[in-house]
Amino acid sequence: MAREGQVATAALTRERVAAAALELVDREGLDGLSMRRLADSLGVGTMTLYGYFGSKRELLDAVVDAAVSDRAPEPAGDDWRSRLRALLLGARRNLVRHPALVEIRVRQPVLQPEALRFSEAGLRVLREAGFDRREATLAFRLVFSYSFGFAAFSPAEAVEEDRAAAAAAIRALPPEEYPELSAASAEAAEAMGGEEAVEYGLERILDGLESRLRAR
Amino acid sequence: MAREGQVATAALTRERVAAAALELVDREGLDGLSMRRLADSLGVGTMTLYGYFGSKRELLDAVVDAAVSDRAPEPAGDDWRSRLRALLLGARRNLVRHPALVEIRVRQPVLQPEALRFSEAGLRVLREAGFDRREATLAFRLVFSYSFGFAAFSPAEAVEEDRAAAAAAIRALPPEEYPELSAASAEAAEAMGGEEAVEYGLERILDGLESRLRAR
DNA sequence: ACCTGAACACCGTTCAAGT
DNA sequence: ACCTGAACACCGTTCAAGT
Repeated sequence: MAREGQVATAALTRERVAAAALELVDREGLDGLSMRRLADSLGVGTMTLYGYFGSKRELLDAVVDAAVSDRAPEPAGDDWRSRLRALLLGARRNLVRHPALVEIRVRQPVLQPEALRFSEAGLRVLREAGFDRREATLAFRLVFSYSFGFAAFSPAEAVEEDRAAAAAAIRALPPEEYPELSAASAEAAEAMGGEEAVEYGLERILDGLESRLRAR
Repeated sequence: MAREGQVATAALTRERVAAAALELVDREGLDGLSMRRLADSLGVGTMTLYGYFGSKRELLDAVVDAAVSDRAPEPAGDDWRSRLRALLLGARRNLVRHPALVEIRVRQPVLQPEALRFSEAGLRVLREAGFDRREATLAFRLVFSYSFGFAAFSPAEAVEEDRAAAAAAIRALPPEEYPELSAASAEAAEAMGGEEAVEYGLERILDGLESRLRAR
């Protein structure tokens, strides 16, 4: 029963706190999120947050949920390749928009219902494609690991500054010991975007899965 | 010119500090590594460490180097599939032995020469397999993202405790909304090991890459 | 009953004082 | 010149006191 007119201090809820935390994390990175700073940004005392979340870990779970739930609905109708592709590229867009998500998920496995919808959708597509339950699970772990791994580790992604550092590190290598990297670095000048690279790998994976289906 | 006989306080070096940090991190996780605790374990004052490393970040780079340099030499001779497989499974063994590595690499891109040997080796195999430089780079990003992503994110890996938590979370889902996950969870009772799962995915990726080569 | 300041046990790093 | 304790500006969370 929130009182209206109290604009400045609209009643807090778990959702409102999580949304503020997500915004903070998007703006300043995971390290920028502390219970103190979050409480400040909401105009409450630090310990007030513990009325909504038992611990920072629990808050981070809610941040993942908040980030995940603004996803577009999965497209239906097309063949399994298109649907799996759309699902994975949709997840990728989310990870790119909220870069702290991968960092949170490395530190703590996320098992919130909202986040598991992604697994459910992926498994369904693979089952409908013709994989049995066991192999669908294996195949899902493959595409999941790839998508999240690319977002988390793909070099020369992220900020311009990081890309420059990577290029400098490679230029500093002795070319006779690192011939391929040294040569590739020149090549990389023609800026290989993350999108092109992630889609190349995804198509190879889909090819590999498709040939498994044909072999049945 | 280290004095002999001073066993208890053998002269510190960057390598010795990094080795102690790796041991600490293996034993207690990345959160267990603080400059204070590391200094204590070495019997020196905290600030002494800053004589060897300019910052904790720099120390973590050295930890990655220390963990990476105990890798087995890459096998030569066989066909490209076997060599790439051996390289990736070798990297995986390293990531499993030192679970903090992925966490470090998510927080800070690693560009140490020792760590880049892995990229160099991977690119070489792909080039020899017949990919041009541009596509070899794309293919390497695929296998790299998958290997590291699997180590970092593959659910139900890690500790027994985590696996139990995952199983419980899935059992708690409403089966009518999550039919595939609910059914798969029963299946998962026949404990799907990380090794089997990682190799399944790797073979699909290798299949996908091989069919690209054949299409040329 | 709800909210929260003070306090505790930690951090990484700067700075200045010790030898 | 080298080493390092004290201090600063932070953490997450407990506990007890405020309303």
